Amino acid sequence: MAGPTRDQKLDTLLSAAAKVFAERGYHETSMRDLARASGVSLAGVYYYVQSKEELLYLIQTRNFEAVIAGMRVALQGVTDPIERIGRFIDNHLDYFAAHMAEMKVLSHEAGALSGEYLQKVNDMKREYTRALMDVLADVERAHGPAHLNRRVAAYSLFGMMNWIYNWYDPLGDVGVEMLSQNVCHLFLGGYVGLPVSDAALPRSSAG
Amino acid sequence: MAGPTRDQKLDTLLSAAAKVFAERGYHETSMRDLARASGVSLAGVYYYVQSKEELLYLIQTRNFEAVIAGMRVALQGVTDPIERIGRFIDNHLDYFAAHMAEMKVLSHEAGALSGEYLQKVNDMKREYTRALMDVLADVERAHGPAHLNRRVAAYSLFGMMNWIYNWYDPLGDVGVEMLSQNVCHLFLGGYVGLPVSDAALPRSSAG
DNA sequence: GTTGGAGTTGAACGATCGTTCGAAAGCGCT
DNA sequence: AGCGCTTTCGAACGATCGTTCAACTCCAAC
Repeated sequence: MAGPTRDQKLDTLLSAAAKVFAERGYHETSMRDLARASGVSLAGVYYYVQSKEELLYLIQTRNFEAVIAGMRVALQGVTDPIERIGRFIDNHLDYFAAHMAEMKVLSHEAGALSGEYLQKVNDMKREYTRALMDVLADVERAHGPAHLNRRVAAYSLFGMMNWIYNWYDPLGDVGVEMLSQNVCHLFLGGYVGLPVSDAALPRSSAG
Repeated sequence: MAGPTRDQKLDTLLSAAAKVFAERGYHETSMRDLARASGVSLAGVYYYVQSKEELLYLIQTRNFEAVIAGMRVALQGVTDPIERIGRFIDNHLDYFAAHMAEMKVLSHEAGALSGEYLQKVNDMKREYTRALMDVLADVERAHGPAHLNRRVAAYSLFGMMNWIYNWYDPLGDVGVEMLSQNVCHLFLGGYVGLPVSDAALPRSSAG
């Protein structure tokens, strides 16, 4: 019957903050808005967090870590490069659709951090980008060199996937599976230059 | 030997504002920052503009209007649906690369407007999106129904194109022509499902 | 040389911002 | 009841925000 622990209260705070940041934007949102939305007093927020910027930092890193960890698991043991890409896309979009507010904050408020906070998030970004570029290199090894610049292809894919906070409604008539399938088709069809059979797409084995 | 006209000074102001907004973000930028960057006093800014929000609005609409106008010209008289898409992409990326600051402000500060300002920009967005969707419908009429949701395809393309302010350097080793070619290949290869010959791409006739 | 409008400014307005701090409240323990 | 530690809060801090305004300069028109 114990009340919520300190970490649980911090999670609640971060979740409420992500929602408000996603709706109103980081800089438009005042700590007073945030206190109101999370049900604690203005000063109470500072018991759990050192600053407004740390709040944003925690939202970004915690969710980015989850995306990267999920990606590692999703790629583990998968050798076919095409399916590796499918899994990469699938993991990214699944997490995105399930945590729209947090991922919008991660995608859209990238420039709001500074100093050490910014550096750490940028490190994760570099790591994640590198992972995708490596998979793309695998694809080229297996299917011959693409007629596309690898960097442009990688960032185009990130663009497709990270832009969805601008238009996608997880509760609308386009389900997450369909979204992921479509992005896979779109990217793979364009990158490897040949139609991709449905059987090669990850959804068939991802339950 | 006449000095700059009122409109020219407004243009200079808007240009300076776009640069600062792109670098620091709209809400992080104070009117004092802006005055400093544009070389007039704080109060002087208000002689040309009614409010900070109008400043943002003017940047967004003027450039969006230019993109849409350019698109109309680029598509005029072109009947082949594949080439129409190529022209659409080409026009978008050309303008984007040539006006990175302004287009970053347009893409990234979409939610910073409100009221009538927001409504007018959203109207333009709807119009532009509709134009792309129409071209996609043309493609499907000519090449058979795509195995992709048209809305997902359209927004994925916008994602690819509008995301470039996060990574693309027009002065880097990837030229605008290469960028445009790559995005064309990536999208068309994935959308119509067959490799696109270079001859069908717009660059060959766009000088 | 005077008028009048366009352009520009320094100084100030009230509002709101992120953050701090001392005090009070809750609570397990003796 | 009384202690010590965590948690919460009202009130206030200085700073900065967008905006306003009266006053000033400049220059063409008369």
